[in-house]
Amino acid sequence: MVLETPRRRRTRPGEGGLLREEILIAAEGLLAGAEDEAVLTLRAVAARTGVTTPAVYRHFADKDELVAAVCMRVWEKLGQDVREAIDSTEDPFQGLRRGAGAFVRFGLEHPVHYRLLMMGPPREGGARPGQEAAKACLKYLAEATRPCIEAGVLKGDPERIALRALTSLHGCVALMIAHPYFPWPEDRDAFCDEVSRMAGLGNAALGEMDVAALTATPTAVQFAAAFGEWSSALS
Amino acid sequence: MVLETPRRRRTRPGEGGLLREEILIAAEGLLAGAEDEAVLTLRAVAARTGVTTPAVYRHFADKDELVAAVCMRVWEKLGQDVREAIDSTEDPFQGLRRGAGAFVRFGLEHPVHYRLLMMGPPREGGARPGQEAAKACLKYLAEATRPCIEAGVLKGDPERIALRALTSLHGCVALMIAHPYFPWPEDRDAFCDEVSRMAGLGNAALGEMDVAALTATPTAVQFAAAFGEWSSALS
DNA sequence: TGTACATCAGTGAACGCGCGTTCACTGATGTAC
DNA sequence: TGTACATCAGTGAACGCGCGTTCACTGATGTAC
Repeated sequence: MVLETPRRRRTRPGEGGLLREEILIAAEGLLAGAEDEAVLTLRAVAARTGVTTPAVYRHFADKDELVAAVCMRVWEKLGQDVREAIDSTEDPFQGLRRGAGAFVRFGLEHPVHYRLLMMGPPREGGARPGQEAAKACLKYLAEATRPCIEAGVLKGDPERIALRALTSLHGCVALMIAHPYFPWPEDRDAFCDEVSRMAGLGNAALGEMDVAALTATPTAVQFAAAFGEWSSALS
Repeated sequence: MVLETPRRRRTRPGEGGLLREEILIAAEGLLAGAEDEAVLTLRAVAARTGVTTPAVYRHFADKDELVAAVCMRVWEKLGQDVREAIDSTEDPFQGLRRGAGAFVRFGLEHPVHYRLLMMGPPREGGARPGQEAAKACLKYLAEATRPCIEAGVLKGDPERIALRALTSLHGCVALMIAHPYFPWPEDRDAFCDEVSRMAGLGNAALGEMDVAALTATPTAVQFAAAFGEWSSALS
């Protein structure tokens, strides 16, 4: 007869980070299979790791620290996806569009991770876990707008342009996640892409872009000409 | 010596809805003063109403039913704000812009109410509380796009246009609420308005609007001309 | 090479907490006589 | 008009639950002799 729950082989000095890693992987796996980030409890994480609950405290000061570490990892993956998508093409406009697509895709494919990152209640302390990683993700998008600005299609502060776009993408993901039974179009992916394009075109229009500059870049010819103010008379 | 906590005067027959109303008001007040919708517990609501916890069960079957009732009320207020803003002008474009502004303002002024409505975890049962009221709110926006379509500035399905716009507005509110320490611009209101205009202009651009139609309506002259496809070559 | 020992990662049991929910009750109210 | 009674909105005490967290412990490991 074998021991039902054999005592875990003690981690050796130098392997200190091993269980920590296992715990984080368990936490992510837990989120992946859930519908609500409330499943992320110390007990559940410990059980999934194959360890007793207090063992987690050997590697994380408290629950907040564990959640923060999970967020960091997820943010980094999200940022990486976005960056790779942007870098997958030479064309700056296609790059932006692909980056936007990667962002939305990540959110829709990992809804509970996305909830944890983006939709939780504001933290008392101030900064949210992974705030820096979030800013890095925004920065990727901002950098990607730069060549579009140089081409004369977008105008203004890159970070502000990126933030306006990110805002739309987030809205698309967040609303779909939180309200799955809303009257969404059948073709969700096409709809998400429309939102990306809407943000891009709208951003261009906001900047009163130089139409003449359109012919200067290859795909920009296909890019919309958009300029002017929407009801600027409104006080 | 007076009784410290005098027994509540019993509600008379016919006044059955009185305490129910008081409970809902207490719940809303609770949310208004909080930072996290987690404050909405039966105990807290009962205490704020000046009643013991089990008394709530006389008026709501369980907590879910109470939360659903609260959501309904909040949705109706939000919808009313949006509708009034839209109806406050004859100009269809200004109407859309004002409606969008009202939506964002409601969210930023009632962040915890907004969280409860829009950002909670998906309900197991399927439909979220107040789903119908939410759809009504979307319908107001869709109706408001109709004259803009007739003017030839927007093109396509009104509901789809409205949904794309709502998506952006929601993203703006949701991201600001959940990430208050993000690098937001100083002029938040101006930024939100930019997002609204971005959505409007982008929607117009998506529809490959008829530029000639612009002169047909008064403020549409100021409305951006926007058309074409953004990198349609991308597979 | 063999033995005694110190280390400390992980264990097992327990804590206090706030939560939603229940249940027998109480006593002010409206009604029947 | 006065009295007995039935109703049922609200009370008070308690329940079981899962949570984060604590603490004394245990026993496999690496090390010193």
